[in-house]
This record gives sequence, structure tokens and C-alpha cells, in this order.
Amino acid sequence: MTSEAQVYVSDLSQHEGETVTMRGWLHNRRSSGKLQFLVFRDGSGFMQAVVSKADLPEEAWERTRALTQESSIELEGTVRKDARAPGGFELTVSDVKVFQIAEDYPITPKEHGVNFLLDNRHLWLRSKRQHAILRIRNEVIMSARRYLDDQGFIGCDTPIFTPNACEGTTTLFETKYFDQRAFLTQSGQLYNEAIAMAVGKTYSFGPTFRAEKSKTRRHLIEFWMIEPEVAYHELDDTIALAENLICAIIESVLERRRPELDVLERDVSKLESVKKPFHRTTYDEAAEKLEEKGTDFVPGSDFGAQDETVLAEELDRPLVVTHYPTDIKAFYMQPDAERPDRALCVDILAPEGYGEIVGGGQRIHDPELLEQRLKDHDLPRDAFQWYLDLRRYGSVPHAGFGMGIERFISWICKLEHLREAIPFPRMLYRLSP
RNA sequence: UCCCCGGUAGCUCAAUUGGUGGAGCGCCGGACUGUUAAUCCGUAGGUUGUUGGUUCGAGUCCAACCCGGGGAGCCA
Repeated sequence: MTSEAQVYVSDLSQHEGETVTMRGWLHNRRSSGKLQFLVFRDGSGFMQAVVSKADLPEEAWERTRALTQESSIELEGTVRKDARAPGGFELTVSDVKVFQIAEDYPITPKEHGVNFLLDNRHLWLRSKRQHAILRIRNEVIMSARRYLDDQGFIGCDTPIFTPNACEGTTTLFETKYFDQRAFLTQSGQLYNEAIAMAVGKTYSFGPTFRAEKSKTRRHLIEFWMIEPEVAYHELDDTIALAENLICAIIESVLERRRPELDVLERDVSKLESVKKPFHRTTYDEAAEKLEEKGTDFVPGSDFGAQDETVLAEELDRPLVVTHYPTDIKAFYMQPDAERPDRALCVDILAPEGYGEIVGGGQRIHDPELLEQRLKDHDLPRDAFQWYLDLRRYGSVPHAGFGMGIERFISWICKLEHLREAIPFPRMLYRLSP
């Protein structure tokens, strides 16, 4: 392949009137006798190319006629502004080169079912809608990193192989580690706490694995979390950080990914209304509200999916819920000094029925209390020796949270299902492609 | 693990109380100089998820299994 300057669809408007070379794929075609309209995509966007029989050599015309959906091609032509073209610009083609004629591309421009699309996920990603979601996913990740970086956070990675359960509650994937057992991480948090004691403000961003047999549109077996952890932060600090982070990401998506939100037909006013401060309630207040509304919520238990929806779906911004009962939360949650049966923890529920997008809180910093909690939860002390060390050598109050980015993306994009928020979803009965 | 639903052409679906499996779209061939999931004409395309059972006869009824989907619990 030559190194001849390749122009991308995303830059089309800067090349009006120029003759350019573009490389990509044929997304679709409409033909009209001596005119062919090619819907061309190159990864940066979609564009209409017009091939007129009168404008190019006979053999190039015939080559164009032979093109099939998803054939890889190189186009040479002139960029023209034209109101009839989707996107406002089109290419008047002067030559067509073919890299490969694609045979029988399975995903046609018509309707398809979920099963078929998931079986063809590797090809489904080429569609306009999936393309938009992938770009928004990237924006969410990049803007989160940018925001935390601007706040002085050090991005650090936590291990994926772990020797034991972080929290002991959920089911873990077990794997061989030479002659030892290992588990795939379900959270980087415990390691983040160690890093926070080293660098003050840290965050991890990585995959997490849950071997729960969850089979709903809100669950993936493998998903990605961004997890900030800050030394000397208390509950209110971590809530403020979560609010700021969420607002920063949404602002960035609204500013930079508006065309993609349009492709998804997202009602952006629902995102524009997301401002600080978020709605706030305690577990007890929320429980009272649920009892008034008459759901089948059991006092003292965690909220179910339906409860979360009832609490947050009508709100114009997320709902911050604090002070859950200590005994339904993880062992490391700091109890409220004034009311030890309530924890200094926080869940943030997204509006529009998207449920919990953030979970976190203040961690226990007192060594004796932490040891007691390990015992209460029947956790092996040996495995947590290093974690206890953090409380022996200059222990400080600290707090953090985890934000599931697929859930976040689902909310931003208003997706029906989490599976569209990640390129290759791992689901209960779906490991491939 | 439990509850509910589904599997028929490449895709999306139809098929009457059990009585000769169809349509739209796509593919392929043809027509058309401004199409927007283009339109129009034509051709081809089937072991009805698997196995067994009931019946003169099963896509349809029964059983088991396989593969998916939605939900509960759990969580982000």
C-alpha cells in the first residue's frame, strides 16, 4: 500500500473542493442506472460517495457495480458540499480500487434479532449505532482519566490475579496459578487502599470478574470499573468526588460526542439536567419512602432492582444514598460513630431506571476494629495481613468508590442492555466471539 | 439455583381444531442520472434445534435433552 495521504470522513469538511484518497469499506449502496450512491465508512465516520457513469472509466464503473456490502475499497474523488448528502458533504468519485470483494456479509441493512447480532458481534461493531457507542465509551474513559489526572490523581493498576477473595461475598472465578490457586479480581479496591497510602490520591481502571449467575440486562460477567481511592477523604469528600467526576464525564460527552448521541437518538436534555448537587437520602429515609409506595422491600435488607428503579427513575439527576445497615455491607466499611449499625457508605443510583452506577464509602482505619470485622465475616487473617499492615503503619481515614463504566455508558446512551456498552460482552451463556 | 419465554429459508417472521411449509427483506440476474433501510420486475433458496413417543398423518400434541433470551437473588 502506498503512503499517499489518506483523508478521513471525520475531516471531510476541511477538504472541500480538493481531490482526495479515502480508504475504508462499503457500508451500503443504492444504485440508480447510471448513478451509484455508495455509503462509505472508514472508522471515523460514514459518508456518501457518488459514482456517475459519465465521470470515470468504464472498467472503474464495472468494478463499482461488482462491489458488495463490506467490500474494502479505496476511493479517489472530489469533496463537495451538498445538502442532499447525509452529513452535508459527499465525494464525487473519479476512481475506485478494490482491496477485497466481501462475500455474503451476514448483517444486512434490515432488522435482526439479539441472538444473531450477538453471534456476529465481531461484525455488528461495524454498524453506525455500535460505532457511536464505542466512541462514547472511549469519551467516558478518557474524560474520567483526564478529570482525575487534573485533580492530581495517580492512575495505578491493580492485579487481575488475586490470591483470595477481596470481600468474600460474591462468587469468584478460580484459575490455576502454576501449583497454586488464584482468583480473578472482583475489585481493585484493597490494593487501591495500599496505593493511596503511598501516593495519596489514586485510581485504578481495569476489568473485574464476577462469577455470579446473573442473567439480566444490568449484569455482565466481565466488566470495567474505575475506582478512585483517597487518603484522608471521609464520606462527604468521596461523595463530592463522585459527583464531580460524573458531571465532568457528562459535560465532556455532551461537548464532544453530540453527533453520536444524535445517532442514538438520546434525549440530551436528560443529561444536561445532571448538575451538582445530586439528590441525597439515607438508607432509612429511602426505606420509609419504599414502604409508603408499597413495594415488597424488606426493612433491613438491601434494595432490590425494583426498589432502585422506584427511588431514582423519575429524578432529573442521580440519587446519592448513604448510611446502609453495616451488616449488609462489606467488612471494611467504616461504621458511623454516632450510630454504629449504619455504615459510612454511599451508593449512587442513576436516573431513568439505570440503577446503581457507583458504590463506595469510607474504609475502616482502626486496626482493632478491622481485625474484629475480619473475624465477624469469617475471613482468613493471614490473607489480609498486608491489608492490616496499612492500619499499623500510619493509618488514616480514607475513602473511595467504584464506578461501573458499562452501566454508566448504558445510562448515558440510554441502552436497553449493558451488552452494547462493551465491544465483546461476556455474559452468562455467551463466551464468544 | 429458581421462574417465564423462544428456536421454521442467509435475516425478521407467518402457517386456522393435527391435513401438500409461505411472505417481506437480503443474495443473484435485469430496469432506472439524486438515492436517503431507494424503487420496480424476475430467479434460486427448507433434515421446521436434537432424539424419542402419540397418530392414518406432527412445524403444530407429549417427554427428555441442547442452545439462546428476559427476570429473581447478588452486585457495578
